[in-house]
Amino acid sequence: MKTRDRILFTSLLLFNQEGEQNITTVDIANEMDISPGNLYYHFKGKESIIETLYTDYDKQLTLLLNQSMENTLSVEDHWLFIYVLFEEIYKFRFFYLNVADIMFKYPDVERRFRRLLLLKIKTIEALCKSLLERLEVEVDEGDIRFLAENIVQSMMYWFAYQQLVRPQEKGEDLVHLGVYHILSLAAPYIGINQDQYLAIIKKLYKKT
Amino acid sequence: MKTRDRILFTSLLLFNQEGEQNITTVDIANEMDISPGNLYYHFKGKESIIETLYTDYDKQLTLLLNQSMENTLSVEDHWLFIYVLFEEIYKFRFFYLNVADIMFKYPDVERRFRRLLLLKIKTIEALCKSLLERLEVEVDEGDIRFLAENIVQSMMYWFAYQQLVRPQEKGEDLVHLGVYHILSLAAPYIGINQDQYLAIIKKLYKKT
DNA sequence: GTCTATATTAGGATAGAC
DNA sequence: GTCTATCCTAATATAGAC
Repeated sequence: MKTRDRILFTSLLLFNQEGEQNITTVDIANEMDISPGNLYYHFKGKESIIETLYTDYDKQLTLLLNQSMENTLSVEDHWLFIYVLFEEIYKFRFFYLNVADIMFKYPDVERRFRRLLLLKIKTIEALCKSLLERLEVEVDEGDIRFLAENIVQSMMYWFAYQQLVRPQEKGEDLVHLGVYHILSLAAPYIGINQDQYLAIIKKLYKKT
Repeated sequence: MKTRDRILFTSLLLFNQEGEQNITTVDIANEMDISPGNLYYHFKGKESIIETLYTDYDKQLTLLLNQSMENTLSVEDHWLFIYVLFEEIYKFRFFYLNVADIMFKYPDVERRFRRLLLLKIKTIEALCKSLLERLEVEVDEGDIRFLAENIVQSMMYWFAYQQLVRPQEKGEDLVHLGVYHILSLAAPYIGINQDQYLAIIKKLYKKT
């Protein structure tokens, strides 16, 4: 692994663990056993590292969102899509642990993050619609829009909130819990008795 | 107004406007047209200001939460309570715009914030239960717990999220939108439609 | 590419005069 | 209580040797 890539890898790791504002360029260099000077040979500075990481994230997520729009999904695939989306967010969770601060410090990231957020809302809205159609449930347009934005908002702050109320819980489990949470949000619209796996998910939610 | 109180007032104003991490002790002093040295005469430092502000917030919110537990509320008062709760959070919104960072930097605030969060969940759960009883709707215990935690989570990040998707929107309106959002979360359980909760909102406007 | 050494700056904080 | 002047520290960043 080239030094440049190791810097990105280590930065992401530390940012996710400790929060972006608590990690300095020196911390990153120390963790990798290289000199700060070396780090500055590869990147102009911390801002440049953050922007490179964001570009990776944006690219991956945009691809994922657009894919889901193009294909017709089975009922199960809707669930899978949410799962993959959560995992992607988890990988880059440091952006979500202090959104306001990151947006303030890196205006270029802010611009692109906003754009991605609108795409997310649009995609989730389409997803909800297609799911309800498949299940042959009639729901008002306004309710769908509300549900979609509610899902996006919940996803956005999921890890920040869980870190506060369940600090001991490990990442994998938080992703699972997150998916259950989203399905529970949709449950009252779908009608709980209609689908058996929703009942299973609900049981799992109570269990945890 | 005494200097000490002006410091608290100005700090809260600036923190809410710009975010806690973007405001220095010198910024606060400049805004008030006093010297930084003077500020340090009244407070040991920034941490001490934050903790005093948090104490105010904690006291007011705890009082509010406990009041609602003691009294039997009318259906309308349930919504009024949510409204007042939102307003209180709005007043001290800077704690919520970068929760993770504040908790990291001020461990004493973290401890108390966690305690308050649990009390909030407990109270909202009781509130949901009492509302559903009054409306004579039968809902599963697990669903109530889910709804309550969902409401608390939505409230918690409401202003952070709105700042991102609707940056131009003004405070007053965001509070109203927030209450509307919570009503919508409860709607599928309560079994009311949009027209009905719009009517509730209208009544609330008049009352406040 | 990588190191060591050092410069720069900003934020937090104190001492002592008034 | 308030001011001016100053210090300390941590984080960012650069220069120049190897």
